Amino acid sequence: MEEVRVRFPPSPTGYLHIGSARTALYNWLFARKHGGKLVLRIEDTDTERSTEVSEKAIIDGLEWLGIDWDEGPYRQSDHLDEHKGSSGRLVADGKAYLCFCTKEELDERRKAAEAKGEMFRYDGTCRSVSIEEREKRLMAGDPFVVRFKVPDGGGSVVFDDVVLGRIEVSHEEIEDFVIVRSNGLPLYILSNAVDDHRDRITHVIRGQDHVTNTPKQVLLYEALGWPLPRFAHMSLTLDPKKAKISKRRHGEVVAVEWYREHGFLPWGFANFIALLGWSGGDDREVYLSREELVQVFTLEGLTRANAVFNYRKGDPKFITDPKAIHINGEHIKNMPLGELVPHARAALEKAGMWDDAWAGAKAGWFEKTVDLLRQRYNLLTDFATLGRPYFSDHFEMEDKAVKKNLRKDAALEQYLPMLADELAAIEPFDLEGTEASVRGLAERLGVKAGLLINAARAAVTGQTVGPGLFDILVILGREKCVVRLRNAVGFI
RNA sequence: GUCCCCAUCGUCCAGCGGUUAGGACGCCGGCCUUUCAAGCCGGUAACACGGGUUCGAUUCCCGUUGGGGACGCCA
Repeated sequence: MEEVRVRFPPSPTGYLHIGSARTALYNWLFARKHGGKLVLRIEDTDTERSTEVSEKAIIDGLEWLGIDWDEGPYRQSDHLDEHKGSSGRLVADGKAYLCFCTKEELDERRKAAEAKGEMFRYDGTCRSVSIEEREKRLMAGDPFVVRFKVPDGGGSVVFDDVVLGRIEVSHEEIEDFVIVRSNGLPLYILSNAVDDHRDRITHVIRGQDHVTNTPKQVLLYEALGWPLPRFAHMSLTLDPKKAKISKRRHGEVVAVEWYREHGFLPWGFANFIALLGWSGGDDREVYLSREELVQVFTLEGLTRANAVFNYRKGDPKFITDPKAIHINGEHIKNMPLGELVPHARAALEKAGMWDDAWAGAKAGWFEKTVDLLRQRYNLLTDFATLGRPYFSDHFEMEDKAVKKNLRKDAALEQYLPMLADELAAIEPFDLEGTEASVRGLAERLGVKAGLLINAARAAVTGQTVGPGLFDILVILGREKCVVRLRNAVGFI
């Protein structure tokens, strides 16, 4: 069987956004699934807009997501001669022709057509330019573009799309499209096809925004005598108002970079992205490892209908699609602890809360703490925000915790120091010991254990939520607990 | 406007002629009572409409409506 070869050809004109990342991911998945190759090709022929900064941003994004490629990055601009050569061949074969119509007059005709509510389509005026006239105008230095000569007659272009099925477009619907600009530079429609052929691409997996130029490229392949790759046009990702997502309209949330900054695990985010327009055919949604997804991935699982990226701007609770947050949480909760620890460390480092001892003498403690906390966290940043009381002595006493749990009973002013004294003395300071101590004190005091438990949680973490109190006490250790319990009196 | 594509809960998906139309997120409620932004349990909520085909349509066909995409000497 022929080797599967796919490609991801970003144009370096921005950052890596969700839609592109999804395209890259599906291509990567497909290549891995079939033991094929993924080619990264930078389509930088739009010199006006291409930038190196953008190229780097895109590559960084791919690397962060763990999408690696087998060949490249190639660069479209390195093959200009080849693109021009193909165009020359087409002209020589009479399958393309020189068009001397100027952009200005075409624009005018286009505008006129639009005014009448019609669509302008090039009428083939220059098809009839004689060889003599052509030479004359060439000698005169008249500017020209190269146009592909779409077959006349009642024929049509047909291709079978892996996700959309058979698509047929009649020749009449396709104008004689430009393949080389008047400045001599080839256009995407040509370059892209030439590059795909040279790179021996077997499957073109791209967004549905490309379906309309597929017939044109099919015509190009046929005219050049090249075998057709398989086409798979994946659905697009829209915003809740059904508009294509873009940085301009939606801001940073559509950039992959944003997710790295906001506590997403690379693969947790990739897992979410994969689900936007694809399903394994069952109800499974969480794929903790790349291998698991690779195994079940098929092009047939791609959805035909566009997917809405459910982001509500300005929602304080959900900074992005709630499902993205949930899936990330599933990964944090269930991934191998050893894989999570470095991510938790990075989050703390970024917040300036990291202590080198946690990678040395206290490595065991750090792991245990991460393991304890991850059960209720969804984002890596939670370790530095919600987790602050566990890693630092400088944390806020939440208003809610003070009011609800510390000021619940004025007597707590006496109880908390009493508890501190108890905990200072018990031996050993473990789960059983601390629990016996707290419950014992409550009993002697004649109060519900919950009163002391919730007050103690508020005292040592400043929060109303968190792990079970005795887990917290043991993780924090005797000294911190005693000190915080005593300090809490000041808040009552 | 023209061409192409699409159409199941608010959102993401399952379904591929006969199902009480399933799961997930979100939302609501309950349990746990050592809290919850944790966990468990439950609830809410969908086949766009109209014609066919068929014993039987969410499923197949046609149309309508709705949505999206493309219509550049951008990629």
